[in-house]
Amino acid sequence: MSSDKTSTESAWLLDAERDVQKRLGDQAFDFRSLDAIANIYRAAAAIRRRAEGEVLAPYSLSFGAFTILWVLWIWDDMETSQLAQECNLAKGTLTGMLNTLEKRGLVERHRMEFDMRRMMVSLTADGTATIVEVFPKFNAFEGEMSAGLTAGEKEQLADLLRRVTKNAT
Amino acid sequence: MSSDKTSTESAWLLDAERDVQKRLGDQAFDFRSLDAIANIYRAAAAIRRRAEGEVLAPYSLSFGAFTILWVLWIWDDMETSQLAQECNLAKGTLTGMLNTLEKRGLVERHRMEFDMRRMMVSLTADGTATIVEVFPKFNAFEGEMSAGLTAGEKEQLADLLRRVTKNAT
DNA sequence: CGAAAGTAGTTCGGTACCGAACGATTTCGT
DNA sequence: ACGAAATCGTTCGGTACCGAACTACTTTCG
Repeated sequence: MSSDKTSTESAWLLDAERDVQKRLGDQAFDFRSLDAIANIYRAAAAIRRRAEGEVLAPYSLSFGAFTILWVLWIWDDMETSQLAQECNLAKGTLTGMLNTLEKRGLVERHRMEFDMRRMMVSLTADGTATIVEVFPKFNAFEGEMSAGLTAGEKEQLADLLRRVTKNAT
Repeated sequence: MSSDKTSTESAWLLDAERDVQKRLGDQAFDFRSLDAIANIYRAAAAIRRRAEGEVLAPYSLSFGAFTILWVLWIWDDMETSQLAQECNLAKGTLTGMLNTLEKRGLVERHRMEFDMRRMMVSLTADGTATIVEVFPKFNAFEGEMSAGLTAGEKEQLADLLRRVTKNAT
């Protein structure tokens, strides 16, 4: 199926597979899964670094901070716990990041009257202006990162990743 | 092609797409790329958390530390700079992690005689024993994370991700 | 040969991120 | 109705991670 890689790539892969098998002796080992899962992390790290360095740095936004703004922009406002989940962050982490975003005047927090434990987070006007300006650049960047993939391949990639994420959650 | 998702998933996706487009007004926006790229990060974060919590925690290894041991195991020994690249780490980060691994007696560093700037890193006997014990569990975990994907889909996933990574590097 | 440029690794300052323990608030069980 | 259990956000201690400045060594070339 997808074995039409460049010769160097497939050679490297076979080498690696053979090397690993050598270390493992006769123990069974699932190379397909390793290759799939390991590459997720590789791609994520590379994308994150590039995004922070090229797209987000001019706005002094970390990848996580950008995600927070983005989610709030789409959903108008959101409770902290839900926001943490949506942004893939531990709630303790989110507290700190919201503090810095709040200090910078990009988001605001309001306790909910009918339940004083809960906190509603929303964008300020500045926050909205920021994400409106940054998002198109970020989206263009996402296009660059997936350049060379057809629309169908992008859908397939997203679909496969969603299934993996479901397994992992 | 891969539009055979569950009704809830595709509904959510369409919702999100419509919402985003609403914010953007008439500005162009590349939803396919966003969906593909965003899911990479989601999957990576979920996998990393699960791996650290379930597989690595008993051995007090972080995801990065595990990767270092793994790479050294496969390649016998390696220079610091090469190792950093292979593990997706900044070289400054690697220094710190090697310090802790060295303190724990899992790796050792040796300057190279013919070039005293360079440093060769390798596993100790303890380090080898550790990775030999941990890797099969980790590999099984990778199998769980990619459960439900056929061998062909795993290859396809790895292939698509490699192409993205190439764009990002 | 010897100064300048290059290269490998470390140090340093700062943020991100996690998980566990905590305090405040609401809900539930009887 | 009121103490116990659940829930929400914050705090806290610790690691991971980055990029930029720095140190030590090597190579280059005038």
